[in-house]
Amino acid sequence: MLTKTAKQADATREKILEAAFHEMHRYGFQAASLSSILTHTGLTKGALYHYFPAKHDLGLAVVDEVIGRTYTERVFTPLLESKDPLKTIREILHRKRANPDLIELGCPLSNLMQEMSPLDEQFRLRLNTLMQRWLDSLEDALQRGQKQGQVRQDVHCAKASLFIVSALEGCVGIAKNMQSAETYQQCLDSLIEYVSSLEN
Amino acid sequence: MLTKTAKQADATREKILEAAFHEMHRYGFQAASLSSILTHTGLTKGALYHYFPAKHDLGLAVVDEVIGRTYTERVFTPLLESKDPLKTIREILHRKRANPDLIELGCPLSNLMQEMSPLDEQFRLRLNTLMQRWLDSLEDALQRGQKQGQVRQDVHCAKASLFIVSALEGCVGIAKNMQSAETYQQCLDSLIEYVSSLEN
DNA sequence: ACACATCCATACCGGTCGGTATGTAATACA
DNA sequence: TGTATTACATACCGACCGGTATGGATGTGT
Repeated sequence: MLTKTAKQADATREKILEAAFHEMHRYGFQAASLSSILTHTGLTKGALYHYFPAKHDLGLAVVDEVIGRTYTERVFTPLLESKDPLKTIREILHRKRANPDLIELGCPLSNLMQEMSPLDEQFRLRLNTLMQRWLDSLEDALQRGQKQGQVRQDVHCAKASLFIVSALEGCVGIAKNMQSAETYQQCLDSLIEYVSSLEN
Repeated sequence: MLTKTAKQADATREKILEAAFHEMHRYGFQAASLSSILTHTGLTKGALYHYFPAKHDLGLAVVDEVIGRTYTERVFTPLLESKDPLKTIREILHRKRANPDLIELGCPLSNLMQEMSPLDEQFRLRLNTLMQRWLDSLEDALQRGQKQGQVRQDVHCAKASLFIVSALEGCVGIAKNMQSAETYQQCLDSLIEYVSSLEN
């Protein structure tokens, strides 16, 4: 049974995860400081190592729980459940265009992929799972769009999905370096045009 | 006058830069260990701090000299001097396709951009300069292609350049995470198709 | 009420980090 | 040929890192 205390403990764990996410988002996993994370939570190492056996596990938990959950809510589920897939894809892109908050620190998923994939196979596999779910849900949406006649029949849905995600990650990365919302939006516009070129 | 000794000293500096580049390429700048760099060169801290006042300066020098020089040779100059710009763009992309060596560690420029841009303004500016030179040389090539009638007149060259570089960086990044040469090549094929769509 | 597990704080440890101070050959210069 | 400078090597430092051992407060199950 979930007592009030159990909820409290769960909240502590979430607080650590959230702070760790922000620290990792800004500094990356390797440079993320446990002390800094704990300072931001008001907790101490006793709490941290009660919930996570090592920094490595904390990092993986951030990937699975914080990042994974967000993507599931905002991307995977909308794509998979959409009745109008092409519209949903456009909506996601337009929402990104209107919310250029990723420009400062970049995409958390992409950042971790770039940093950790060559260094740690466990990280790479977890991140890759998320990436694969992203690609799959996009491909699924495009294929359903094809069956509905919205998407051109000659479109290679898996290949197109891969290109869309790649271009999107590239947009965010470049805009982050340039610190330019205009660049970000201009780049996204090109991507939106590409998506439109898939339309029937 | 450049004596034999001066050349020797210059070689030492280059050796440090080269080792630092490889260390940074794999681990990023923050996690790059000076001790590790020096071990690979056979030198000691005395040598390092004789040529570079701090790790930070070493990092900037790697950006300017190692990475910048490589891009100038392999990308900027070919693009700017090409008589057949569209062909040169395709050649660069096909060369990347045929040489999937970036899959393991990713693009050095992009990696550093993702890591350092939010953390250090000096890094960001230097990296941004390289990125801007890349975009400019691509735009210049596309514009010359337009004047020659190879590229469609309605193409917005700056915007297209931005999209090409973004998609390219995205391709490398995703392929690195997936550790898949096929993914890399499939993604590049989509980009090559996009470039072809700019053709008249 | 008593034993026990949960939850978290405190204090501490070895190791690695970037950086510095000093010494010393070799070379350039006069 | 004497002197100053260059080009490194060696030894060492404080700071911060991730991780551990211990203890106490608070609940939980009986």
